[in-house]
Amino acid sequence: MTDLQNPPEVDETEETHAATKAAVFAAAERLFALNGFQNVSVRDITAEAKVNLASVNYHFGSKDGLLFEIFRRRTAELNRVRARMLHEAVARHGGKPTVRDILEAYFAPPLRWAAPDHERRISVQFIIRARSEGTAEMREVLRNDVSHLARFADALIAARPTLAPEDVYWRLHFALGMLHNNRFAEFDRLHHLSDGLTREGDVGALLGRMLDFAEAGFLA
Amino acid sequence: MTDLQNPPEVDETEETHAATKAAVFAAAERLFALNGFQNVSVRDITAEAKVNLASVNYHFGSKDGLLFEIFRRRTAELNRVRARMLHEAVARHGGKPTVRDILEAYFAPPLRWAAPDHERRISVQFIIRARSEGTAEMREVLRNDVSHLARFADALIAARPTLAPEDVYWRLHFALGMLHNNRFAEFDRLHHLSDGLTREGDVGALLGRMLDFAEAGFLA
DNA sequence: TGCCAGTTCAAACGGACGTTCGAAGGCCGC
DNA sequence: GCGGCCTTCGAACGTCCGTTTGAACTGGCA
Repeated sequence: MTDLQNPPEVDETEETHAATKAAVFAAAERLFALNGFQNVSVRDITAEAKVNLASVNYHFGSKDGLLFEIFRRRTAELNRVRARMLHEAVARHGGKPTVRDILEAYFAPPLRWAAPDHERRISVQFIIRARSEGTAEMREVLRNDVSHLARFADALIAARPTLAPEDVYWRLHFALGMLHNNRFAEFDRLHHLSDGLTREGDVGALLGRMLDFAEAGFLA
Repeated sequence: MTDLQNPPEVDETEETHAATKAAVFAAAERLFALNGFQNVSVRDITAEAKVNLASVNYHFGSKDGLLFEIFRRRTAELNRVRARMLHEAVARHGGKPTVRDILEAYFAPPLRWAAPDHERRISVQFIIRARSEGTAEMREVLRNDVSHLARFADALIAARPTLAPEDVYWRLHFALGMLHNNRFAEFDRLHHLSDGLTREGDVGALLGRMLDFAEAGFLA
C-alpha cells in the first residue's frame, strides 16, 4: 500500500518523471501568483492542471507543502542568480564594487524575470506575494534569507564607509520597499494615475530608473 | 420584524449609540491588522469583542461589509490629513512647495499614526494590509484614491519642471513603495539583519530618513 | 502471463466558515 | 404597566475546503 505519510522524494531538478506533478506545480504557481494564496483552492489547481483532486496531496503532502515547495525552489533560484551577480561585481571592481553595482545585483534578476516574454515572469509575482501573504513556514525561510541579504548589506557598508551602518541598513530597507512594490496591481494604479504615460514593459528602462533613484538615495 | 437586508444607517462619527457596534469595529480592526483579512473569522472577532456571533451581520451586513467600512473610514481620515498638510505646504511657499514638503505631506501622517503610543497605530497596519490583501470593492476605492494622489503628483511635477512628468510618476511610484513596505514583519527582518541596530520607535527620525532618501531620488 | 510498486481515480469525510432564523431581552414613550 | 422597536441571543443551515480512503489502472520485470 502506498504510504501517504511519506510521499516520494522531491526532485530538485525542474522536470520529474511524473507529468502530473509538473502540471500541478505549474498551475499552482500561476494561480497563486495571479489570485493570491488563500483565494485559490486545491480544486482550482487540479482543474487547471487537468489532473485528479488527490494529486496535490499525493505528490506534495498538502496544499501548504505545494505552496512551500514552489516558494523554496523559486527563492533559491533567485538568490543563486543574485549571489552570482554580486560575486561578479566584486571581482570586476577588485573587491570594492560601487553602490550601483551592488543594487543592480539585487534588482536586476527579478526585473529580468518580469520581462513580458520571460518564462519566469509569473515566478516573480509569486515571490513578491509570498513576502506579504506567506505562511509561518515561509517566513522561517525568509529568516535564513537574512544571511543572504547580509552579504549585500556588508558590501553596501563597505562601499559607503563614511556612512553609519545603521543608515545603510535603513536605506537598504527603503530600496527593498521600492522593489517589492512592483506588483501588477501597483503598475495598474500607476498607469491610471499617469494616464498611460508609464509603461513597465521595458524592464531595462525600469531597472535604470530604479537604480537612479536608489543610488541617489544612498549617496545623499 | 427586523429587516436584515437594511441594517441601520452607518454612523459617520467614531462613536455610535450601540456599544456593540463600536466594540466589533475595534476588535475587527485590531485582528485584521495583526493577522490578515483571511486569517480572521467572524467568530474570532465576536469572541474578542465579547459580543454575539450575529452582531457582525446585524450591524455591518456581512464580514466584507465590516472590512470595507473600516477601510473606508480610515482611508478617508488619512487622506483628509494628507490633503490638509499639502494645502498648508502650498500656502507656506506661495504656491510652489518643495519636493521635500510634498513628500512630507504624504509620508508624515501615516508615520505619526504609527508611533508606539498613538491611538491610530493599528489603523496604519490595517491600511497597508488593505493595499495588498484588499477585496475588489476596496481596490475600487483605491481607484478613486488616484484622484487624491494626483494632487501630489501634480505638485511634484510643478516642483521639478525640468523633469519629464513620466519620470516624476515613476519616482512617486518608488516613494510609495518605500512607504508601503513599513510593515511589522519587514521591521522585524530589518532588526534581525542589523542585529538590533535599527529601531523604528522614533518615527520622527524614520520620517527624516525616508525624506532624505526619497528627496535625493527625486533630485537625481 | 502474472505479479507488484507506483500512480490515478471517484467518492466521501469532517471541520470551519459566513450567514440566517426565531425567540428573548431591554429600553422608551405613553 | 404596556406596546413597539431596536438589539441581542443561542442554535442551526448550507456551503466550501483540505484531506483521506480504497479500489482501479499502468508499465516494467520475472
